[in-house]
Amino acid sequence: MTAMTMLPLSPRETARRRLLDALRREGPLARVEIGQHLGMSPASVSDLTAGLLDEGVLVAEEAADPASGLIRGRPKTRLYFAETLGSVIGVWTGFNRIELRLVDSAGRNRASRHIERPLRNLGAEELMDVLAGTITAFAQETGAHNVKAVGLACQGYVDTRDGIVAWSPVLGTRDLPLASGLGQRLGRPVLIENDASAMAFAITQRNADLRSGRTACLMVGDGVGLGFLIQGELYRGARFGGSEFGHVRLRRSGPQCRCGGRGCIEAYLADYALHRDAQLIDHRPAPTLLLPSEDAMGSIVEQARAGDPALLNLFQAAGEVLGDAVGILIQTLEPDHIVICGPGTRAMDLLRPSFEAALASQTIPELRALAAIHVVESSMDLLTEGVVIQALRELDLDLARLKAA
Amino acid sequence: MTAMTMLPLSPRETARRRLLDALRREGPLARVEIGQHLGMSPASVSDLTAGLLDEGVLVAEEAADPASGLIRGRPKTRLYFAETLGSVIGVWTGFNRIELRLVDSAGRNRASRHIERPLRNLGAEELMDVLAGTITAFAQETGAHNVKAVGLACQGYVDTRDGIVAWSPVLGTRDLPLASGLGQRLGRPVLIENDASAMAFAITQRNADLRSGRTACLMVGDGVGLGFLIQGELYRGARFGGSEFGHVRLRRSGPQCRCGGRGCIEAYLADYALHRDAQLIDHRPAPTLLLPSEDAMGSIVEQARAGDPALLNLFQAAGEVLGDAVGILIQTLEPDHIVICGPGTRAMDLLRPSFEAALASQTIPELRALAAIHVVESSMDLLTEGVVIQALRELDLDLARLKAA
DNA sequence: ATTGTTTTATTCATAGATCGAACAAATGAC
DNA sequence: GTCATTTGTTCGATCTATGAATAAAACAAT
Repeated sequence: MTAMTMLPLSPRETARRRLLDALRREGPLARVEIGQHLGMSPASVSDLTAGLLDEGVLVAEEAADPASGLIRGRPKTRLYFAETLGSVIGVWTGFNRIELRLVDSAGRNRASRHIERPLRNLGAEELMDVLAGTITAFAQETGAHNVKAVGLACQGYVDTRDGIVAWSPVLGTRDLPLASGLGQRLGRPVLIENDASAMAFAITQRNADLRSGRTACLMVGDGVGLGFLIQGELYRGARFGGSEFGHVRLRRSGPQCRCGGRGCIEAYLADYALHRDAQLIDHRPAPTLLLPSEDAMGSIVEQARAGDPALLNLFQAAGEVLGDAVGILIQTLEPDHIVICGPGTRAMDLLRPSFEAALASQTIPELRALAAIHVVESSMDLLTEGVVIQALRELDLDLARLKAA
Repeated sequence: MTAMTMLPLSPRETARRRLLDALRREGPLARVEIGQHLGMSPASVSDLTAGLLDEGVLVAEEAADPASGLIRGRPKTRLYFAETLGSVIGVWTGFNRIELRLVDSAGRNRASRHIERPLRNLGAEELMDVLAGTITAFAQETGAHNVKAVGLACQGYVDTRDGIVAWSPVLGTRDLPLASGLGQRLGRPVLIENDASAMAFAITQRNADLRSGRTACLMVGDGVGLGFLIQGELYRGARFGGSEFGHVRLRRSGPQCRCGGRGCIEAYLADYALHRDAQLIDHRPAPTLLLPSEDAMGSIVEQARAGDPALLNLFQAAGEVLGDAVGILIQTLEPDHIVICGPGTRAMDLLRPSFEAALASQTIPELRALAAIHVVESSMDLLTEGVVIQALRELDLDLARLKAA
């Protein structure tokens, strides 16, 4: 797995991928059930699964279904991922935090952890050393055996095919070949992805509705990012990155953003922005762009709910920006679904009045009605989940190609 | 052809469509050449063309190549569309103008015309009567024989699959079943499309580069619209429409827009907006939202070029809005290509300084560098050309299906 | 116990699409 | 007239997916 394979897949590879995706989403399935999920004939499913069982990717579940009393015919034999395929580590790097997660080959969580560590001022080599060290330590401490790949999600414009971070507000450097650099240090393949895209992917894996049509997932958290999916596939821009929607400038001379600009969507909505502006109200000392703790954010939200007028203003302005942002998405992309997700949804009650007013004031009602707006409360966990699933999918493909070669 | 077929195409249908598309774009081609264009084996091309020749869709060109002196082997026999297949009429309806074009089955222009006619205040039935009358008169006057279909492009959110104008700033009504209504009156199938999408399609048909990757075509003319293509295929939003990017609100309390809102991109850049604001400068009587003539626009541009400060301010503000708009597109979609097209490009020299400054001030340089910006000077002609090609493509499919049934 | 019913899974022959290779066709070069 | 060269067709092989027949594995009924 060198970064992500973007080659067009053969029909067989497409079918295999769809089958394994269905198993990861739904858990163990019998062959008939797979056929129903994928709209595929039993004959084709048998053919595909025979290959996968042969290669050791899948195993048949033990019968062990004594309570099946009332079912008549031949019992189902469910298929699932073999335990022996090894594990995958998913990582998220933020401005000053690293989240880690270890999963087995089926994507089931085995361990997770997060550590605080400022990364912004590290050089390229130093940064990759720190990341590699952190990942290796995590693997040892959790007793991870047979780690087959590492998936890493981070902010910025990530060339997922070539494994290069073209630009990031989090890292100081540009055009950083992060996948190969980390891959060398860890001795295993590394896949990198934009963090909002990773979360969007995880969310759409959990909800079948969101995998049909066009779904725009606006992630509000450490930063603001957009993951956009068409028919369940992540949209990729030039150089195979996602979107930097969070750095669209909405106000000509708004607050400072991590990207160096002013008035970006993120500069109003991100945790660091709300925390900084809350500090400014209290005339606290040095406001920073660091990601505040969940506790700190929680207390700001509590104070606002309790009626603090200055904080309410802050959330009111943020909600307005969120409404403007969603309005732009609706008028530009006319998605079937808009998902507002990420830790920032914790304050959705505070954002909602001004959000809805701003949205209504600038979108054409007939068009606004076409997009269903979902609020999905989700924590940073979903970031590592998303990138881990993607790494597993790449491993699936590699296994098949290994076999073919 | 009931509106547009959005059903997934069979492999055969996809191959046929690609073949016929290549012929329309490139003109008559020999079978080997088709194979090279499509990356297809000679055997497959022979197979496909045999069917198309049999059905009478294609005919072989007369040899008649006496000047071929220096070529060695068996001469090519070029294939092209049969003349007997009939013709197609393409229509564009603006705020107060109708453009018409008659083409043969290969898409070659046979006649074109435009008439001034305010459409805004007509009821649904009246509007369709006027359009049907205009089209019928045009067909008669040009001696159009065997008109197989009509393609119509208009502003607004057009459900291309079902043939419904969900919303339009030009028409008074909403959810207008324009394709079926016109189809009944004309006794022929009618395909409708958003006008910016139609122009984007026409432009990408002419330039192979723009058909790979993601291309955002911003059309500036009677209004402002966006046609967005991914790998040469038009992006479709919910309900199979395109984008209403022109009605993204950029300034909170900007000038009045045709959509009823304020500060939309269109309200600064569209011909009607520039013309209105120019009239306001001169304290002329009633400023209107009508589309001015090309002469009127030309004289405004000339006065500005001559140094009229108030007009220069107008174009400076418009250029800034254009820069903001392109900036949003870059940060949101990271397209490989951005095309600025439409009659509005006539003033590109006046717009460019503030356009580039605004673009630079709000986009991340590394990301801005990923998108190639093209200015394509194009008139309203390309609108009807785009929709006519689409109608012809639908007819191609219908022919095949007719044969299959 | 035996037979039938029901559901699951496999096998096999078939169909559609594409392609490589061999072959046929049409011309200029010599 | 023969050869070289390029175009176009035919044929068999491969790959993919499917319907139909068949086998397998259970429960139900007698």
